[in-house]
Parts: sequence; structure tokens; C-alpha cells
Amino acid sequence: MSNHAHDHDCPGCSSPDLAFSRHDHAHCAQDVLARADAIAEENGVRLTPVRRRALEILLESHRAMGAYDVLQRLAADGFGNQPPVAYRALEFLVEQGLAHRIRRLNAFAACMHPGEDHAPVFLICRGCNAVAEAQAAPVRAALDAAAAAIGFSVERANVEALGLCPACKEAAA
Amino acid sequence: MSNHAHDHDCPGCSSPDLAFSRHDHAHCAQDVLARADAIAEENGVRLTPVRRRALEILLESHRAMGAYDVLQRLAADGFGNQPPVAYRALEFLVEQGLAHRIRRLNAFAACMHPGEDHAPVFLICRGCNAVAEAQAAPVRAALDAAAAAIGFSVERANVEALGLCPACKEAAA
DNA sequence: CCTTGACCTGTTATGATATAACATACATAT
DNA sequence: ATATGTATGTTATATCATAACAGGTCAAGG
Ligand SMILES: [Zn+2]
Ligand SMILES: [Zn+2]
Ligand SMILES: [Zn+2]
Ligand SMILES: [Zn+2]
Repeated sequence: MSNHAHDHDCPGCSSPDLAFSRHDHAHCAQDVLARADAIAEENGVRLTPVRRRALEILLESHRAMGAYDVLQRLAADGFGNQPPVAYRALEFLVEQGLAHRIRRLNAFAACMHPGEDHAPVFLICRGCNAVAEAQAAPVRAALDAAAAAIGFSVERANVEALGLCPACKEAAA
Repeated sequence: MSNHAHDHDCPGCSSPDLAFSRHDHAHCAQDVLARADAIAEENGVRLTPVRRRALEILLESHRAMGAYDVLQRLAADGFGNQPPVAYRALEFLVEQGLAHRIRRLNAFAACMHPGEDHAPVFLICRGCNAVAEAQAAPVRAALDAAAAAIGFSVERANVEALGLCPACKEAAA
């Protein structure tokens, strides 16, 4: 599963839902970034400075960011400040499976499971705006079954759920 | 299930997937429209001329239409030709469960099962652009289970799959 | 009757998201 | 060194969506 080796507990590598839990996020982000480097190498593509920086920006929190927000951050770091700069970096990340596009939010989020083949299912908290990637296999299986029943072949799917995370649910109560 | 009564076979009322099948679409659309009238009555809201016309336009095919396309059609029929005219009519239809918003396409499609409580799952054919609403219950159950496993409560969900319908699959082969 | 208030329609204006097209720079391979 | 593919940057424009306000309709209550 995880293609990096270190001894200590690595929540980012085991738990699918840490977006909603308190955790060592610096470690979490570092870990994903390291895996991203490895994946780029493997795939024979270049994780150039803008692209890497865009990923770092997405990794600052478990939230989705709009392209223009990412752009603003990139520009502040000395990169170009026109929309294609952000869109191209984000597009690259999505193509390489390093980020996901959340259509419901017109926004992008870093993938927390890069390299693992996964049809993502997103849980979006309307309280704190955190986005988690949930266990998708059963959902995808149900979807494939429903589609197959009428002869439809699913190639790509978005599953995006809006609701409340445990913390926000408790806060609301 | 179906809240209208007529004797003959009514594919629109039984089959979930007729978007991809040849069928008597005039009947199909008429039927939905009649149910829409009934639903508006029930809900104590008004299916005014613009709103009804917008629904008719969506019902012309089993495809999603962008708000601006709907607007153009409405304007041609003598209604206002500014974006809010279309967006408001569409918003009304969505609120009343008479249409769905397909986020992946930035577009809207008539609901083929108005009045039936259903969390929709959309199957979007990339060949012919038809959009079908599939059996969603198992998908939704899987999603709820995955969410519950990490304490997340799903309030609303979009499930949108892109792929090939039976006809386009055959055509491609 | 006629006023009030809710709601629907329409307009102007602007905001937010996304891409096309082209120019320049950089990498790598002959 | 030159050619080739790829990456970055810019200008301009396309596409999608909403805020804010003005006028019209209609039914309920005075
Ligand atoms: Zn984290
Ligand atoms: Zn939350
Ligand atoms: Zn039909
Ligand atoms: Zn098709």
C-alpha cells in the first residue's frame, strides 16, 4: 500500500479520514510530498517548481482551494500571476493523480493517497470546509453494478458528499 | 411509485434508464410534465409560464443543457433574455425536484422521476451526451456506510459517472 | 374600493471560473 | 550547435453565475 518506508506510525498512510481528525499535519503533508516526488520520477514526468509549489499550497490544509486562490499564492511566490499558470499546474497534478478536482466546489484538493489506485469519494464538511477522501471501493462497486444493469460502462466517476464531520456535528449539538 | 394513472405501458414510469433506449419520448416528456403540474399543486408553488417552459425545454431530450442555452430558448419564446431569467427558473425546478444540476457539465437536466424520493446517480454518455438517472439506492447506501465509518453525516450527495452508453459502446466497437 | 405585502419577472451590472492563442525560455538529444 | 519537445508566461476572451434594484401581478385584509 504505502510505498515509502519509515518506522513510526504514519496516520497519513493508514487512515483514510484524518482530514477530520487532529493529527501531525506537517508530517502528513511532508509524507505526501515525498511520495509525489517518487511518483513523478516513476511516471517520467517533471514535478517542476510551480507544480511542486502548487501541491504544497494545496497540502497546507485538508481543504479544497479555488484555482484563483492557488494562483494568488503562486504569484506571491514569484511565479506568474495569470490564470493559466494555476490551471496548468493543477491540471498536471490532477493528471498525475496528485490532486483531485472537486466539482461541487469548483476547487482542487491534494490527493492524500497518491499512487494508490483509487476512485475517490469526497466527504465535504459544510461546517469547517474540510475535505476527506473516503473508502471508495464499495461505492464504486455499487455504482458499477447499477451502471452495468443498464449496459453503461463507467470510465470516470465523481462522488461528492456534503454534510457534517464528527467535530462540526458535535459543535452543532 | 408513479402517481398518475393510465393503462398502457409507460416506460417513463417504470424503466430508470430509458434515456439510453429508443422510446416514445413525446409520451415520456408529456408524462413528466403532467406529474410536474401535480407536484407544484401539491407543494403549493406555482409552475409559471417561464418555469414550465424551461422544464419543457429540458424535456426535449435526455441531455443536460447549460443555463445559457436554456436562456436562449426562453428568450426566443418571448421571455426575458438576461441570465437571471434562466437561472431562476432552473433554480426553482431544482428546488422542487423537477430538475437536477449536473455539476460535471455545468448544466441542468429534467428529472425523470419527479416526486419519487431519490438521491440521483447520473450516467453521462460521452458519446451522445445523454444523461440517465440510475438506481441510486445501493450506491447511496454504500456511501452512507463509508461516511458513517468515520463519523460523517451525508446530507446531500452528487454521484456523476462518465462513460459510454450501450449504443455508443456498440458504435465504437 | 384600495392598500398592503408577497412573489414573480425583468434589467443592469458585475463577479467568478476557465481556456485559446501566442511568445519566450529551457531541457535534452542528436 | 541545432533541433525538438516541453514548460512557463502573457494577452485576450469565453463561459458560468449572482447581486441589486425596478416594475408588475395578484390575493388578503382594511
Ligand atoms: Zn494532514
Ligand atoms: Zn467539519
Ligand atoms: Zn424520453
Ligand atoms: Zn451514448
